[in-house]
Order: sequence, then structure tokens, then C-alpha cells
Amino acid sequence: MEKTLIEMEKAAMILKLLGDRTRLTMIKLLENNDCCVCEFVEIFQVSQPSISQHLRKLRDVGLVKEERRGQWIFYSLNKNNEHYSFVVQLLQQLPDQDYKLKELEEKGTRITCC
Amino acid sequence: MEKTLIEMEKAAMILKLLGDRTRLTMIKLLENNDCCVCEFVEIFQVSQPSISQHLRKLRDVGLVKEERRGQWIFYSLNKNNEHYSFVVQLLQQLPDQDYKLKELEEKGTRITCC
DNA sequence: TGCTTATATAAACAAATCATTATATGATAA
DNA sequence: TTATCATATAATGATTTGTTTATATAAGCA
Repeated sequence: MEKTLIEMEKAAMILKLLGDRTRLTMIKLLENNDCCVCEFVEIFQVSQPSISQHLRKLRDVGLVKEERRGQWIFYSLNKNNEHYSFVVQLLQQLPDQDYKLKELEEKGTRITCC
Repeated sequence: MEKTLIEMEKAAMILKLLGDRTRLTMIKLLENNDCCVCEFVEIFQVSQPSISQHLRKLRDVGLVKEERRGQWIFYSLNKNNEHYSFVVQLLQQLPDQDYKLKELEEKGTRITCC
């Protein structure tokens, strides 16, 4: 009983997190790609601090993890997160967003270091 | 492309709506039951206007529909909603909440008119 | 008819959210 | 070292959100 309540609470928390166009698209992109902050900045056309703060929220609940590669910090889905399968099932229902990264590649602004 | 953007936007909107413990539990209950406002009030222990406003948000995007039965207004999932399958897939991952209605039945406060 | 019950809407308000600008940190390159 | 690039954090502010109390509407009943 108590466990159920906690789970609903956690589900609501995750849905709230994903109930933002920027974060939802980020997570969908991370489903198939690792991305660094500056790529997100270019994709979403918002300030770098804004992107950083979205990423922090996602990281705070363990949905994504970060890894420094040279001067960049790359983010990826945290497949060990206790709610990973919940999130993936959700993502499967969303349209692919990889074209956004393709656009960066064409512009030559995709980061592919290391 | 434009279609994709719109869909992500709509998905984010629905997730935001469901990213509230009260609304999420409401929708989960409505998956298997029709419920009236006063039942929700008793289940969630918040004011009646609060429940009404949550229901209005869900109704405004077409996720639920209402039907008057005598003095009560019953809410149910709107299976004709364009995003019904998206929502149902989501609900399937959540723990059953019907015990909350069973508790009302035991207390004799479940509404079963008409 | 007037009283009660169920629900919706309006108004108000504290708290949360999402963006921005300014600044700090940390790695790389000259 | 100093300058630059990438990122994080702090401070700020406008907007949104979720609640409450007060009030309106609508049905059922004496």
C-alpha cells in the first residue's frame, strides 16, 4: 500500500519532469545518442544556463548521467536508473528526433570528439 | 517535420498534465471505473473546487468526459480522444489504484446511483 | 415553494517553474 | 601564465500552478 503510493508519486514526478518540451526532446534524443550541452543549446535556441538547468533536473533524479570528454561534457541516458524501463516505454511512443542532430551535422556543428 | 514538432508538443502537454499526483491517480482510477466528483474529494482529501479544477484541466484536453446522473456528475476516460492509446500505455505501467474505491465502498461512501 | 446536496466558477495567494544575465569553474591552447 | 571555450551555479523576475475561500448554478426533496 505504502509502496504503491510512493510509486505513483515517483511516476508523477517523472512525468512532470518530462512534461516540458525541451526536456522531453532531450531525453528522446539521448535515447539513441550521447549529446553535449552546446549541441542542446544550438538545437533548442535557448541560453546555455537554461540547458544546464534542464540537464541538472534530469540528472538529479538519475534519468541521465554525464561524462567529461575533453572540454565537453556528454550526457547519456542512465540505463541503470530504477525507472529506466518506464521512461523507455514512454519514449517509444514519441516520434524520432534524430533529424535535429542530422541538421547539426550538416551545419558542421555536431560535436564528435574523442 | 512540422507534424513531429506538434506531436512532441502535445506529448509534453499531456505528460505535464499527468505529472501531478492527484490527476495521475484520477486518470488511473478512471481507467477501470467511472467516478464522481465527491468520490475524488473523499479519496484525495482536498477541497471540492480543487478536484473540480483538476477535472476541468483533464476535460479541456479531452482526456476525460463528464455525464450527469441525477445529482451527480460522473467522469470517465474519453476513449475517443486522439491520444487515448498514448495515455493507456502509460497507465499500464502504473500500479492499480482501485483499492481506493474499495475503501470507499467499505465506508459506504461509494456512489453507485443509476 | 424553500432547503439541501453536488458541482462549477471566481478571486486570491503562496509556491514552483522556466527563462534570463552575471559570475565561477575547469580544460585547452597560445 | 593568460586567453578562450564549455559548462555550472547564483541571483533575479515574470509566469504558471495548485490550493483555498466565497459564491453561483442546478438537481432532488420536503
